Amino acid sequence: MNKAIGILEVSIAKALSELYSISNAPIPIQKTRNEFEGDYTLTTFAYTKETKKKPEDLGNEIGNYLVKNNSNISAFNVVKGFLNISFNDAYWCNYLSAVVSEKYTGFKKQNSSGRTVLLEYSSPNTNKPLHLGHIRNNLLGWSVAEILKANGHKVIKTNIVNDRGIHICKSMLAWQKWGNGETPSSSGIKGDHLVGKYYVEFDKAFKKEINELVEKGLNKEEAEKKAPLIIEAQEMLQKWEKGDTEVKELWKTMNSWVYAGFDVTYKTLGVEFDNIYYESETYIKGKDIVTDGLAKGVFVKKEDGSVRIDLTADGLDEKVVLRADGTSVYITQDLGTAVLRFNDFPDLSQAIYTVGNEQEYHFKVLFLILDKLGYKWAKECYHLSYGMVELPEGKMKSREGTVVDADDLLEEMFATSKQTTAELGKVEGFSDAELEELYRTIGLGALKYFMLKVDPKKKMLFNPKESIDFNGHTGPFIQYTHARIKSILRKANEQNIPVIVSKDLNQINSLERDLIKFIYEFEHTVEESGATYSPALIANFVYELTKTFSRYYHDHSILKEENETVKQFRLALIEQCAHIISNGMHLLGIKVPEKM
RNA sequence: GGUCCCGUAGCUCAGCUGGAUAGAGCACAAGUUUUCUAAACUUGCGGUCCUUGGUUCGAUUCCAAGCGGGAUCACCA
Repeated sequence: MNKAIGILEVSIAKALSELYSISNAPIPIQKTRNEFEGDYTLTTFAYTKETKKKPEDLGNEIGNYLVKNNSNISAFNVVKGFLNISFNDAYWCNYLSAVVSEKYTGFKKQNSSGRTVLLEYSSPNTNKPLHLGHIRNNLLGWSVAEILKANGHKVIKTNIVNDRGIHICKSMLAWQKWGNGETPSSSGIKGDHLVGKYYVEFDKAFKKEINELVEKGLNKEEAEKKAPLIIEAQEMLQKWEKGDTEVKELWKTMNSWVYAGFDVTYKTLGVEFDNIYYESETYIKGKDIVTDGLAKGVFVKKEDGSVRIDLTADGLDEKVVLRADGTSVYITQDLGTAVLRFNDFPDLSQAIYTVGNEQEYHFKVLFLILDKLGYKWAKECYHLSYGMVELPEGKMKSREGTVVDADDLLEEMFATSKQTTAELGKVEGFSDAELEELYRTIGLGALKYFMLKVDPKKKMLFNPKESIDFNGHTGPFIQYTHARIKSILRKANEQNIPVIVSKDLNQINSLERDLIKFIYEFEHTVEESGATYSPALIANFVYELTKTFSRYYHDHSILKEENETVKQFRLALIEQCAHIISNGMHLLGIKVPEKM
């Protein structure tokens, strides 16, 4: 809740009541647009009917009332039906003065909301390395988790590793057939990439078989079911579910390669998990639930042996929850995982699934089935759905090799940041280790900001031919601005200049006023981004603040200001700006350097 | 075909529960540095907010239809 708006609402309500005997009318307040004088604007059109007055007259009358009756309000102006209201400088200075020593302005106290939220993100398959789509998922999940924490919730970051299923068997089978015992250490290939290589090889051979069958006269659908390779993979899956030692051993070995690879990528990306679930463990629970559901009559067993649920009455379709051969499908595992989680964390207020929007139907079905099974918490499950990352030629297809590999992209970002930094030549006095860290910070800053500034719900475009920018509306620009502020603060500290807002200060300029308002509004943006699960709101807010600061920096000197009171105030102001930038970027998982 | 999402400047994106002359960045053109870091700042160029209706004092925003693009409706995950 924005306090200034609250104050205004109360005063305006009184004005309406005293001047026109209007009560309970809506009070539409918005921020005053930049080109007009004022902080907040009331639109007065809505009151013309009841009062039979012109909007301009209403504006003037209400404005006069406010200035007379509210000591925080110093001025107003009226443009047509818009009453632009200004709070006085003292109001804004008092605000800054109140938060001057705070480091986490706008954040709620840790765990103060009493809510515990489990947030799942990443959710990789162990048959291929991570790509750009996973990067969006990881960054989004991490960021939303941090935003929810800043809103006072307790957050459990979790990962569900899809480590079993037919797709894993494909990689395993291909390796068995054509691998010649190749391992990450023998080949020097990162484990997840090595396994991914065999997944691609399976697919190539599989497609070849399909084509051969089609030439022999089968239609494509039949061919896809009858190709020897897929039948072999299915047999392997059955063996796996029966606990065949040889298959399990191979599975364990190959998965361990993948995990070692993922760990490297996660570490580079800077994401972590509080706990990790494996579907190889949760699918059994899923099968139990299907058995229970059968007994309860929620599910039905068909003649062919498959278990299904009819959701047509809910506008959905019939859904298989267990295959005819008794093996589990995707949703079986998800049922098991969900129940396990709420068993493991009985005080969960909410479970959030960070998964792409192509699975919206799946989650609709999943949550509905959980509800029908009688789990009260089913309505607390939320699908944090985000748009796909697309290339200029369309969707990325891992089987067609058109994916942007996560590791490659990260390396590219680091190389670019190194090159750019070298060209600008401002890193005198940095040690090699500091330089290395700076390159990573800036490269990651560019990538993360690029991905998080876009509304998560929308699909986003990535053009590999155009490298991610380091100028303009970008992470590095924000990082750079932070470094500039820190540089001034270091110098002020060396000169022992106090950082305080004096009561003697009687005037601030309009950019200073704007900056204080940014600090003031950060809290609201944190709440809003938490309520809408949108890091983009934070990203765009921080950019606007940074841009305003840059103009201020350009137009007004801080350390050369002659008036000591003003200088100290300015230091206090920019220190808070640095905090907001730093904290805002933290919510995006982006570090900000002290120097760059 | 059913359901859902999207359509804003040449490109990538903002635009909060309906409000003023629709904003940024990139690209393009021009300018700013003996002054706290030029990864910056300033100016210019650039728009049928997909189309047509409707609701409203007021619609990029809400509703309907149409056009265009995408996702999904698997015993894949």
